[in-house]
Amino acid sequence: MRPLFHPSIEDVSVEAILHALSDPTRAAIFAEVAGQGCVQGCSTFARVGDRDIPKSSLSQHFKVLRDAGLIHSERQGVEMRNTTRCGEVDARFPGLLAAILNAYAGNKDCDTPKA
Amino acid sequence: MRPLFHPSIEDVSVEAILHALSDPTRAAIFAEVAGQGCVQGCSTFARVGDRDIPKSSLSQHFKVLRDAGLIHSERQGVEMRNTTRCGEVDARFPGLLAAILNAYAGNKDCDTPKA
DNA sequence: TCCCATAGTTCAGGATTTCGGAACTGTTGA
DNA sequence: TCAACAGTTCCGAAATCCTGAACTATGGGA
Repeated sequence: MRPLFHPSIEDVSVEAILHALSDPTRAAIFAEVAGQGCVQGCSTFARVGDRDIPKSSLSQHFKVLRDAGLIHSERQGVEMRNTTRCGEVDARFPGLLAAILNAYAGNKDCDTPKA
Repeated sequence: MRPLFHPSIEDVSVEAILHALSDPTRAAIFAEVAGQGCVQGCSTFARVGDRDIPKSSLSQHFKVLRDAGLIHSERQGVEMRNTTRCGEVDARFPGLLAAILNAYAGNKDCDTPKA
């Protein structure tokens, strides 16, 4: 198991972010992480929306979000702690995440530390 | 050649928009249409950025943008007139397009009629 | 009216990406 | 040391993307 990769914020691209969030499942996961501020693990998401997602797919979805620079994952004992990188991303692309989350949900907001 | 399909604004989804704009080529095309207010035809875009795009691909890209509800295409004699649907989309998903175009370009703006 | 040139669409195939079950790694607790 | 659980990786099947070739639509001569 190779160590989890997190891109530096300068390497984060708009297209990767849009691609990551263009999948409703991933958008739901991200919205959940953004809403909670922090979400534990893949098994939390065995069911997203009305579908059961196998954990291999879930793992891939988390990887896409991670590679896009949207979340940070770190091992917390036996499970994974996921936090958003909204602060960094918002500094680089102001208003982008808020607009997307808002468009998806109508009212969910990104927990930008400075907002 | 079946008539061009344009979804009604209520059927436009966030994921389709994000997917359409998650491709840099399509984003460039859309930014161009949004910037000009109106763009003529596929051959205008034989070259996007640093790549030559075959016109079949271009046609597909325009179709994706059209199906996502981002542009309106209508035949103008022998060629195609493309206009953005920024106004409608912005009314439905406030700030979304502006944030995305801004993130891509840093300064390009969407020509929302009411803005 | 017929033919050609141009703009764009559709089709078909190969290349690429995504999905998900099975096997694996890593950690905790007994 | 072993069992249980969280999550990752592998790999084959399914879906999607790319693009050259063939096709359709329109306009302008002759």
